[in-house]
Amino acid sequence: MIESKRASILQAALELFSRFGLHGTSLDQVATQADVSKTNLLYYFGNKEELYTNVLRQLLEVWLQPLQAFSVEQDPVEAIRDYLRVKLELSRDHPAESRLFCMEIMQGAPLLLGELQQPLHDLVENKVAVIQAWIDAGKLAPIAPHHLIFSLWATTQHYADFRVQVEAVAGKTLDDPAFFEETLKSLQSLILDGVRPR
Amino acid sequence: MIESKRASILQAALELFSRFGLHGTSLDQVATQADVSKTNLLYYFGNKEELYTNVLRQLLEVWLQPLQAFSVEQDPVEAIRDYLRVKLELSRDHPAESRLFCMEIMQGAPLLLGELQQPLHDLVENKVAVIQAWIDAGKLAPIAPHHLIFSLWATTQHYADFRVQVEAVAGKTLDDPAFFEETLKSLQSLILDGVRPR
DNA sequence: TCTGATTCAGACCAAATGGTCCACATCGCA
DNA sequence: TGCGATGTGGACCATTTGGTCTGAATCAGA
Repeated sequence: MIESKRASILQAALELFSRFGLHGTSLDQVATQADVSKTNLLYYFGNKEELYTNVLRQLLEVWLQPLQAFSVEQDPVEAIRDYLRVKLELSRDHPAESRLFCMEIMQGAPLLLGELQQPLHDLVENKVAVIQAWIDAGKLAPIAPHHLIFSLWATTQHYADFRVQVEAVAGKTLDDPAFFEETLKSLQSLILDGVRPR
Repeated sequence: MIESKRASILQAALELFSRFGLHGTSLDQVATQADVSKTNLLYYFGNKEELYTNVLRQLLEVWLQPLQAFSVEQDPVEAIRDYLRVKLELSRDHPAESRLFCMEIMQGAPLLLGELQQPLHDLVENKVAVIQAWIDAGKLAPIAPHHLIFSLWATTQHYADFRVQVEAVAGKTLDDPAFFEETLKSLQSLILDGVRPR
């Protein structure tokens, strides 16, 4: 019961923060959406910033998970294919997380940078090494590993963060199963083979 | 004189809005940064929202320009190469615009969608046709044009919007000329030829 | 120089909002 | 049953902040 209350507050906060930002969301709104009183909210989370950082921390767990999967033993083509699918599923199923993460990073990650920088750097360095090993083994075209990772992130998260633009332009969102598959195939084909005709 | 004052207010507003969002920025801050009094600011822009929309409108002009360049007569490989360079230069030279645009879209573009939707849709449809013509002519691998456009946007803007993450991971930003060139080459190679070895 | 419009600043106001206080309920347990 | 710890909410407070009001400087033209 108490855990579900904390959880519902966090969920409400995630939704609202990701849409209107930290300063664009009032505790009253969060409390209302979570169906608790503001006082009660402040009982669980001492102040607004604490609520916000809790939302962020919970988000991070989900967020950096998929990249862990990369390992040298895998076939890189398969690994990239899978990674794109998983990230695109995240964009479809957890758009609020994606938006809030984007917002936080864009604002300089004032509350996140401290605890994000080191583990993120380490994780990425690790995966950069994996990608480099694939390249050295001739299993992947020579490309700067960092930029491949950035491109994987950017292209998939775009469909969550720029959802309204995607919808305005393409008329569809990832919630449409056909559009999801079309998007996935397109990204896989683009990242793996590019657009230059062979 | 008066125009320069308006301009300096808009510039200050752009910087602050893009970092802290609409609600995270006070008129006092904008006035201070622009070196005018708050009253004076409100003399030029009737209220906060009007200031914000003016910033957005000014931004849009810069933002959708590059895509105009695409035309059937061009060689697609060159067109894509050039487009990536221009967009990456925008990310380097106008990161505030990039961030604010991103923020506005993420929040559902409440103030922009109305006047953005139609022209954006038309522009993109136009360019989708160009890309499709390239494909039909065998000058480009078959790919869903929308997704190519999204990928071009996403990958280049990533370096502006996720600048602190890029810096945390790669240790450099686009301001470093060598890193800029490395990034550009990587994106060009990725989009054009993919990562699967030939 | 006079005059009216434009440009600017300081004081002020009202609403929103983060956060506190206190009083009351509820529940596990001696 | 009694009692402290855990929850819960209504009233309230202090600060921030968007915006107004009043009045003064400045400037252009007669």
